[in-house]
Amino acid sequence: MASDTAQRLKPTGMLGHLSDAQWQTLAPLFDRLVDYKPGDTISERGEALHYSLLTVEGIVARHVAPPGTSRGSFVALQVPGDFVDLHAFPLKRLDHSVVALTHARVAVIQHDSLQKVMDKDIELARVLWFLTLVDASIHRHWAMRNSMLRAMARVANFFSEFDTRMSFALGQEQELYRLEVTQTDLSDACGMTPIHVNRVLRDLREDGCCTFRNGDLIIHDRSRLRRIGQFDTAYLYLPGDETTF
Amino acid sequence: MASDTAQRLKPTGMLGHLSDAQWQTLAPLFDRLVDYKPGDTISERGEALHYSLLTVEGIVARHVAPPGTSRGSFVALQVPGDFVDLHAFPLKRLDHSVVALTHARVAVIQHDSLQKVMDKDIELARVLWFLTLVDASIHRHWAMRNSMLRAMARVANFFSEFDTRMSFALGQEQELYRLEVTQTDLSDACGMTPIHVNRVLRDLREDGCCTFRNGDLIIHDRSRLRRIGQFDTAYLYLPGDETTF
DNA sequence: CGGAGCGTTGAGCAACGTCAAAAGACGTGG
DNA sequence: CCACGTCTTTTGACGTTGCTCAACGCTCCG
Repeated sequence: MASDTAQRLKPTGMLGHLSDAQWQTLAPLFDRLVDYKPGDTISERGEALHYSLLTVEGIVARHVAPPGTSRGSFVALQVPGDFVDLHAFPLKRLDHSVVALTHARVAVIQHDSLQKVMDKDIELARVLWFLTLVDASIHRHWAMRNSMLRAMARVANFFSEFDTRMSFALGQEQELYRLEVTQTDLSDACGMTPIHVNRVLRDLREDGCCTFRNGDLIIHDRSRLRRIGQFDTAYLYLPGDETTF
Repeated sequence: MASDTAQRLKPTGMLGHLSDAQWQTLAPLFDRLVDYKPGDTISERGEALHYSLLTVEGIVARHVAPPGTSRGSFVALQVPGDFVDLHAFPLKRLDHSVVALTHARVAVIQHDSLQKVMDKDIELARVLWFLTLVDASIHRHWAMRNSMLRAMARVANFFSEFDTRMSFALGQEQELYRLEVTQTDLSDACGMTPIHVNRVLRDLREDGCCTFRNGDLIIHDRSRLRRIGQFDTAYLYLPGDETTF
């Protein structure tokens, strides 16, 4: 099964930070693929994990809840080519839960496989470390976004990030993305109420820059969307984008 | 100078995640101490860095600004015993600036020193990786805080984090902390206007849980402060606190 | 003495949250 | 097939939070 899995994996998106040789080293170590349905919990806050996951298809989210409350806040999205839970390799226990937002397929790699390959290939270890720190950079951006931007800019910025990361993962910009989440999910990501998200979506639609409906995100005017969201890609550390700072 | 520097360094705070042996390995590699004044920029967004820093005294902050704007948002605080810019080791260029919020002393370690020691000591490398991921966990918490909590809870949560991390770095809980920042700095950390911060500070004072004045944070009622801020320490991954999840 | 930066307070307003209601989408069981 | 419940979206009315603008006092420092 391992070789079969390896053959089906493509080094898309952020995996572009690995050299071909590094990918050839890493890919065979994934020992299976697992599918999840929208809403499935992939790993629960506090669980001890002995494996990490690579997003192959679909969208996976990290979710943090304050102690008492039932509802929490999405703090990151992972698109195809992103590791999720690679944090779990050094941390062992995660402070957040991981859920599938859409139908999602992930590849599983055991921590002892990772351990072995990283002992031998220090450069690969460093790239993996790098990838977890890009996540940290994105977290910083989310903190900034939800602190500094008003509702409309917030949602526009969120959509711009999604557009940029997904188009990169898919190899080209799309006019339409499947983003099978509810408006309530969006509200948990952007730190606002579902009702207000609904109104902001209407405003964005009437502004003619994008439409979100039935889990479809349609980009009508990308540059306008980015301008409204004050969006800049530098913090994403996209492969081949070394000049952005 | 190196050995002199090493002798003056103590493995306080989060450095408790290193074993004694690991600290003995790492400490001699810091080649100098540098002092900063409040407001000094320690490293600028986009600079290529060939060294990383360890906070020895004072408080250092990470700052993110959206593309067009002049004012930005603080996205993290580092207290004594925290690495700052260790992210720069894998990332090379940082998406954010680092500034001294107070008088601060940092120890400098060259990336090639780090590289060499990590090549030899894979366990140490992993602890350093771990420490950067604790930063990521804290970023997630900041994103959650500024998304889910109302103004008073936000500030209370912020103060609770500061109290917890500083008391850990200092070895015991204090009644008074020096936090030589302006209300405007607080507003940049909590995603609100300085005016509103001012009012919230008054409310917290009148509530009898804490006083912030002239850069002094006085904790009157720690448990009340934490309750108002819905604060829980798990996300900080404090050494010796493995049971929290 | 004058200016600059910070803290404090008030008045008014815009943004956003809360509550409530209703309609559409969807699956389930009868 | 229909009836029903549940979830989501949408809209309206209303209340509150938090922002804007403005003024003034304070302290520090030249």
